Amino acid sequence: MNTLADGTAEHAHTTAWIASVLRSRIAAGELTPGSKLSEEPLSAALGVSRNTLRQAFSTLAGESIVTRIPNRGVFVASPGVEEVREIYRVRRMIEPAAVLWGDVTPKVLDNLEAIVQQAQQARDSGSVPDMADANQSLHRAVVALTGSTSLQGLMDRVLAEMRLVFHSMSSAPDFHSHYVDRNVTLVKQLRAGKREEAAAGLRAYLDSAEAELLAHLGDEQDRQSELRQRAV
Amino acid sequence: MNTLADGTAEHAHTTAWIASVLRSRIAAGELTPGSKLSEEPLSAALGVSRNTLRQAFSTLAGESIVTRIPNRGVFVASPGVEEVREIYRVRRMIEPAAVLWGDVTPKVLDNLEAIVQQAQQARDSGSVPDMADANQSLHRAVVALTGSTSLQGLMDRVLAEMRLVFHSMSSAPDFHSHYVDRNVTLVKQLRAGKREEAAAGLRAYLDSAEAELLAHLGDEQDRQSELRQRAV
DNA sequence: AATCGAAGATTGTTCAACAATTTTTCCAGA
DNA sequence: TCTGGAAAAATTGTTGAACAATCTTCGATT
Repeated sequence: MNTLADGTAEHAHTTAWIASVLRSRIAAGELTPGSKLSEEPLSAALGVSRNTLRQAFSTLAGESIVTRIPNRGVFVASPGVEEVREIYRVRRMIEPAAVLWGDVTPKVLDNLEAIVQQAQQARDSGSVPDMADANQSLHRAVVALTGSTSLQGLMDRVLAEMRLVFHSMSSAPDFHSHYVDRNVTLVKQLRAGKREEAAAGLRAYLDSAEAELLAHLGDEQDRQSELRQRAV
Repeated sequence: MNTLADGTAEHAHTTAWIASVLRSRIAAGELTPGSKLSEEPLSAALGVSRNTLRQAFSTLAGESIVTRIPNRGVFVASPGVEEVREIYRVRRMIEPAAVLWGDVTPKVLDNLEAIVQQAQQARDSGSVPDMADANQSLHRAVVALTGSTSLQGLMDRVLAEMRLVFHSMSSAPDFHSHYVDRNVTLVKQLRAGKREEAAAGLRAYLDSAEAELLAHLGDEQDRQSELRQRAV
């Protein structure tokens, strides 16, 4: 995927294209949370004008992938405790709602089962990234039950922010392996038509996932402040 | 509200300022759905450069207040049948979810009761706009139960789009009066802690509101195509 | 009257410049 | 040596002009 130094590919909505380039670089962890995106160097590196880069920034800021501080520049968003809480506030509403009131068709159920199978395979082969991907796919698919593009978009934003959270953690322990089984039961419950149970279980899942993530984030911050201390 | 021909008020985040000006003009119905926002005249009228107006457009497009057609310009969004369906898909998920799982405090209940009282007053005095406002306030407050700024933001966008729908209708009959009582019972159920009932009732309310709105929208389109026919 | 093609207008993008603000540098004074 | 703070440098916010690409309009031709 050669993204820079191309120069060509003119006039195909440059601004959206630049936005997508930055988006994937951030998602890939190439641009780490908190790092500054200076206009002049970046525009030069990407081969676009400062002006269009700026417009791409607006797009990404709207997706809260990037935070803009007036007169100080834009930075890759680095979600903290409050952001994680907000993420789970959203998920704890829309995911169970999708389970309770979404349009559960046999086709969708097959899809969900395929995803949990992928997750199981990933766990068996010990690939944490694949497991994370499968997990995100599952929850994305759950929200898709709503049939709403807006809710899907909100969920996508939230999941992108989740990836940022993981990127900002130096040590990324295995959050996902012990949730695979829960996902399996979730799909089983859906298949059985037990929506209330599924929704309740999903809420419990989200609660514990949030708690675990927040705990680890606290440790992380402690470690960082420790380092800071040591640096003095 | 003198918005243009001011010239001063320099350097206070012009782009955001312009975006908010356009946003309120559209919300007020000054700029009607479907009307084109040409860059050169508008930038001249607002006293800003075409470039910053353009950036403001990006913001508003992100809020789907405005739709951007490549190489053809930006237009005030004019939501149709599909958009209304999407609006209610969203509302039918997040409002009942907020009722079921939101944080219902006595303070919030008082607030909700104050709002339904306003709605009743508006109905008694026959003020349809006030009733519409109170109705929107109520549903906004319901979503606030989630405590999530993202969901609140999504709801705000949705309600803004609702206003556009109403603005795009030549005849705006009284949608709201026969929903006031339903809102009253909703708050009563919340006060009584009967969340499941409240959520179910709310979903029924949203279903019928959507149906009614879609029916009227269909009539509207029929009328318009009739006019178009007559013009030929 | 319908079709095709050439002006004309509008949007998308870039460049260069300047004002406003932040950050850095550096020096005087304690 | 350390601190305070003013000057200098760097960066962001905004503007205006310019040009390519695309859409629109209008007229010429058949």
